[in-house]
Amino acid sequence: MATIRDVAKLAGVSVATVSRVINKNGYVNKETEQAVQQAIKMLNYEPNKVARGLASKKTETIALIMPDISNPFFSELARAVEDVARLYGYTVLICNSDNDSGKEQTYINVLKKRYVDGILFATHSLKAADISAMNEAGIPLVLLDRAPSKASCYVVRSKNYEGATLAVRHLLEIGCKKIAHIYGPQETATGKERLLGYEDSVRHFEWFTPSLMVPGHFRINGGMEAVEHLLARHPDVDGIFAGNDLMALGALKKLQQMGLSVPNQVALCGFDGIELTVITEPELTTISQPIYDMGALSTRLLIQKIEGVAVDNQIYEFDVELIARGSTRKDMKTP
Amino acid sequence: MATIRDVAKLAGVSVATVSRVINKNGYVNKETEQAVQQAIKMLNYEPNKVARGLASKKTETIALIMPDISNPFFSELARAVEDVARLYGYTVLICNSDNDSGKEQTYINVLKKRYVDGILFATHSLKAADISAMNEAGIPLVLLDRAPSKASCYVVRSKNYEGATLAVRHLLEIGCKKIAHIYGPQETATGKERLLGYEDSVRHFEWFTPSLMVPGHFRINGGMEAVEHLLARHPDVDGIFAGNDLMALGALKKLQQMGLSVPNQVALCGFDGIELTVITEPELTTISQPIYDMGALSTRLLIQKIEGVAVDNQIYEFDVELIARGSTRKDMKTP
DNA sequence: TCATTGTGTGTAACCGGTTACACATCGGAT
DNA sequence: ATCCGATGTGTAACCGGTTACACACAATGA
Repeated sequence: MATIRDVAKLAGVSVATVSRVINKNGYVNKETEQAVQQAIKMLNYEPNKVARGLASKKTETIALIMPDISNPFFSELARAVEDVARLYGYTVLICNSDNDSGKEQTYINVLKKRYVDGILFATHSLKAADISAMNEAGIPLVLLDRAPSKASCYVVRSKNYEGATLAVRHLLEIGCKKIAHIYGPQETATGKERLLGYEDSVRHFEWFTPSLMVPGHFRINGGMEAVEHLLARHPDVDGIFAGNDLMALGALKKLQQMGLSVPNQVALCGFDGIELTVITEPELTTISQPIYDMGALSTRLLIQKIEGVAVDNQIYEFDVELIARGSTRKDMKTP
Repeated sequence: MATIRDVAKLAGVSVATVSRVINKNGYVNKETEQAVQQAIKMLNYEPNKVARGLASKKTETIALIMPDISNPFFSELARAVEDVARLYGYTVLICNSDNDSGKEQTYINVLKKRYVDGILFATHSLKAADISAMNEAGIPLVLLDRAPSKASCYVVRSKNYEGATLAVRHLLEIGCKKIAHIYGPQETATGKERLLGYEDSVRHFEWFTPSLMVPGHFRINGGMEAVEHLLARHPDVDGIFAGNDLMALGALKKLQQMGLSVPNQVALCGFDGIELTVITEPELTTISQPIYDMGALSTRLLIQKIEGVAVDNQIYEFDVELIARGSTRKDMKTP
């Protein structure tokens, strides 16, 4: 591979001039530029990213730290992140934290040593102190799905609370008389806000009781177990709002296994809008967040921050949308 | 951040000695080593990966090129890759090729400029010529799921042909009288071998006819459409072998929408063993490949090749396994 | 006419590591 | 006594870029 010095020699100029041509900064005579471009073509020269990284401390690399790429939510997100990153010439490193803050710290450490330009956090174990630390270290940060008290970095999220109220309202509208909630980890903003949204929407009903809220850990299995506990205690539940789609999928499956008809005996609504919600029969009603758009926007924000482009807002909040499908579409013919 | 020169100064030695201590190569006096270690602790020194990359042309980074990370098969694979890579101190770059060889070439180009140590290919648009080119460029390669004629690189795959015969035999055993196949892209080894396995297993039956084989493009929608065409033409099909799980999920859904009972009217078997096969009701029978293990082994092989460890075999072929579940478990009570 | 500013280019230091090579010391074999 | 290999360490070049700074020259304005 040709180096910048080869190009300089061939073009009969200094490496500084070549560098100026490549980076389009500083003064370069039109004709000199032509000559350099010629030489570049001739030698098929392309700047070495590693050398550039060392010299400039910019590697055009961003990292995506998330709990687990094999979770469909995060793989959809990752896809968006990579698409946008590629568009801007950036490369994406993936990091699975399993929500383990130890792993996360290890990653951050490694990423620093690699001069990663910025980090996208889609995980909740990051402490406010960590954020300040990263700020001081000068590493741009974008958080997904959580807003630290002092937003010293960009945050991209969606309206979890409102989404939860939407879900409950929808279940009420289709005639549910007793609605339960399967909630996610309360360490996460998403889990917490959706639970709160549910609670605030139903606490005034006389049928409401705290045991209608059961944990499901944002996982398929969690959803299945939750349904089991729930129906043992409240056989008359006729509507379930699950805090995410994976739990809803688990719930659906368990309900079907128990011989209960969804939606006629129990209606079901999830949250997130992952693609898999359409593979079940009935399809899953869900409160959809624009996952791809969220990933894309986060990446765009991160890159703008990296490249020093001023961005006014700090928090971007996406609207959520009820997508009513089979799991809440009561069939009037066979009640 | 401290540099190697800071450490050298503090320890009262030269940078070469510090480097020797860090890399454990060359002769270093025990006491000198102690002193250097002390200094390293004191300064909290950690070698800069970028500088090291430039000097040694080794970046401890591998890339995973695949069609689409948001496909569950690949996200499970990616998880395995990252797990193993982390274990060995490597970092993983993700690249979505969408099976577009242009994109792939662009990636390869960028990856070279970044001194990526090795590439894991889980995509089929790579030509034999490309492989030779990479070999000449000295970039270790591991291919997933395809064996080029001249295996000038490691290949990790599973027994697709055998798996297909397994699937057909199973469907026959549970009593299917007319079995169709939804096949994947014939540019892929997986798609081709599974189709061949099916064909060889059924061609001698008098009910067999080529129109029992319909394309599904390895996608959910493809599976749905395939079922539609299939049943329009062959209403008497009572068993379907889908070339991958996504198509099987699509098929299952379409069958249920059409009011057909799975497995009683039509039995269904997929291929891959992705986790999502358990979320449906009935659960999907599938020919399972050890996706995680395949990703893990590929990564281990790649790293061994990068680090110059001799590995004898060139092709690693995994066994597949029939996982019989609800979609082929005929219920005798309600025929 | 002279200072000033804008344009154009080269030299060399620097980023933070690795490593070839030179050199010194020491114990053991001949 | 001499030679040799093993051990131990430092100097400086090198990886391939970026960029501060110096310098040259032309045009401009006072």
